[in-house]
Amino acid sequence: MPARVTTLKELAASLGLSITTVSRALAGHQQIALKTRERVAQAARQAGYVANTAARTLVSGRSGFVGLVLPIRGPHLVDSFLGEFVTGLGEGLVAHGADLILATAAQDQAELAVLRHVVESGRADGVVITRIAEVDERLAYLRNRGFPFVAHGRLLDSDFAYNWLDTDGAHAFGEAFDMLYDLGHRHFGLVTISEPMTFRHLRQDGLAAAIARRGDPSVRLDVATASRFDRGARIQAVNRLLQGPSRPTAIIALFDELALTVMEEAARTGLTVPRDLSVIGFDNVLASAYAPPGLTTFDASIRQCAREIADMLLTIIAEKPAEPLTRLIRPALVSRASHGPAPRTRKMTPA
Amino acid sequence: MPARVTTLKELAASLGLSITTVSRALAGHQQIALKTRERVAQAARQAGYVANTAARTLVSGRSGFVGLVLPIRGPHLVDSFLGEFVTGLGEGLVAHGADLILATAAQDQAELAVLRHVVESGRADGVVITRIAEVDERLAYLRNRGFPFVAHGRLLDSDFAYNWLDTDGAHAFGEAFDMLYDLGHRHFGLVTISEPMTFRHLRQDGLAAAIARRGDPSVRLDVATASRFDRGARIQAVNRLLQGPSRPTAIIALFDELALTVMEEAARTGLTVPRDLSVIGFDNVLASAYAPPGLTTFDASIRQCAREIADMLLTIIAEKPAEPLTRLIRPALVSRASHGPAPRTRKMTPA
DNA sequence: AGCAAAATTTAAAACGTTTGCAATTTCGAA
DNA sequence: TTCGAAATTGCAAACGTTTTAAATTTTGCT
Repeated sequence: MPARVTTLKELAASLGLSITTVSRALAGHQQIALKTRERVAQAARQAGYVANTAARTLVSGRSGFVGLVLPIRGPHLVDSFLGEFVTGLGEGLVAHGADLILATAAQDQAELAVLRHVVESGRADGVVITRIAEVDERLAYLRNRGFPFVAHGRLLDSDFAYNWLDTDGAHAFGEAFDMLYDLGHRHFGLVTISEPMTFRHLRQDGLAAAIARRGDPSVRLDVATASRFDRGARIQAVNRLLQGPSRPTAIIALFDELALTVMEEAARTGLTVPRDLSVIGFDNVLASAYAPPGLTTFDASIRQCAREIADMLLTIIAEKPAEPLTRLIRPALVSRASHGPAPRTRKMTPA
Repeated sequence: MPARVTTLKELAASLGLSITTVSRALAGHQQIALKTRERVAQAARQAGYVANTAARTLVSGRSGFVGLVLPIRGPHLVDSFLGEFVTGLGEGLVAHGADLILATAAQDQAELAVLRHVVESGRADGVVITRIAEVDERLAYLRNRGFPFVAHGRLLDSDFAYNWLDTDGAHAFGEAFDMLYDLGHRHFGLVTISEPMTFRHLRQDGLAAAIARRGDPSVRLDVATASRFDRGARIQAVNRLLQGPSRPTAIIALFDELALTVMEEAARTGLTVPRDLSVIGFDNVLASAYAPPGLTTFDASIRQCAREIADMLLTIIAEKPAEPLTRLIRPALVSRASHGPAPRTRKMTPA
């Protein structure tokens, strides 16, 4: 078994070369004789030498890490978003030899403070931020700081440009409306959340725009709002829609979790999906395939998006492009069995 | 807006103190006058000073990171394991100010090589390894290297002790058998995988032990095996169990994904769960709650386990306990609607 | 053989922090 | 006052690497 070589100094000594030469040889500099480069590479491989990250980072100013702040959420992690996102980032990063660092923000701790810490400590060369809020201090901070970042999601309007990748929720919601309209639906319901996330507005606006495009005054839209994290309130909101004197024939939910609640409540109150009610979600979470009769939804392909975000960020770090990079991904309709033609006769909700 | 203070040197200069004093003051050393400590803390806070991680790591030998190697899996990430695991680790780490680094192993790249790189580069003070294989070179490497680690899962037998946390799959499978036996089932099916993971043996052995404990010769167990990653083969294996001349009245699946396949295939071939067939899974993935009629399974509470793993690892790093830490978590039965009394009359499979 | 240019190697500084040891200041008692 | 001890602060080395600038060796020509 080979002697444990931990440092460049030891490796250099064992080769009878200077630290400088070994360092350069390993980095593949042309100025080092080919024969020497090979000899060094061979010795390093055999000794299992790996350069110390801290030392390299300290002198080069590059850590080779990309940061992601992980907000601790409630006890029920109901989707695979994080897993897919992280996997996608990993895939994107590994191609360039970069790694991911995940800094956790404790529940009471502002996410901004953790982000700041990651940036100021030099742990990462760039960061990814997700779940963009209407007024997002992270964006302002990173922008002021001039620190490389890519946002997953967008601001509604901003007086500055930045790098982002977003799924085109507006387009998806327009598509959902058009499809349902063509199936004869005229009375729509929208289940949405009260949290100030921008994706909510983007999707709602896309729906409103699609409605406006039709110019059909008989189209009606009822909106029910609840907190994202309060399951009880969500169920209540859904039932406000379902139990009114006149009930929508089609409900579009801001995301699958809400759509699944709609389907559960519909079933509980004796409605059959899609005969009595069409439901469309967004995200294509795993459960949407299993929840009967199968939820029609949009696939945002989180993993693929994350991979592209990683690519974008590495490009930004390496090349500092003058123009910001932006990318709008059109989500794909996943047509399952939760939507269908509008019912002919308006049935009242069963008592 | 305060001048940007990036280094200790600048902060010290602005305070008229030496670097040493400021460093010690920030570290809270008693030998520095309280008044000075307060003055320094105030200035640091106001300037937003954060110590450079690379420099600190280099000199102290501690990075404050815990590593996890992320194997890239197939295109379909069907569960929320990674997300929950990472969230749990984050929760456990944040309490001690540690962060997580995720190193991705490209598909063709051996996970061991990536692990080695993480360890040898000094990026992490300890690592977590998951999905323990029957013969696991990672364990041997870390052990030889004397590097702090915690395994999520166990070897079947080993000639050395190490730190691990595992869910007691053997107990769960015994419990599942006992419950089904008491419901009158005598003919069992087991759907398992061909991959050499230890958890497979632990669970199967638990089942075998429970069967042996009953000492009832009328108990019969059919086993179907398929690759974890080949959906077609999995479906075939399930159907071998379902379509035989005499079919089990209860099927236990190694994990939920297989159990869901059983339920799908049962429904497809006209069997009603749980009237004709009881099905029990393991993991309690999200979809198991939605897949009709609701899968009875065991909840391994990945998130909680991960949090404990983080705690264990930080303890190991800080205190280097002489005895290895081990922890066996008993998974909780999640009783849904996929199991019931054994059918009275043996129905043949419908043609 | 001798010399300039090219090729190859090296010494030393720098990155920003922690820390052993020494220097300085403060303070109470003689 | 003055002295010694205690309290407080500072110098300088060290961590392991990259990189600038300079030194050394080799090569090609005459």
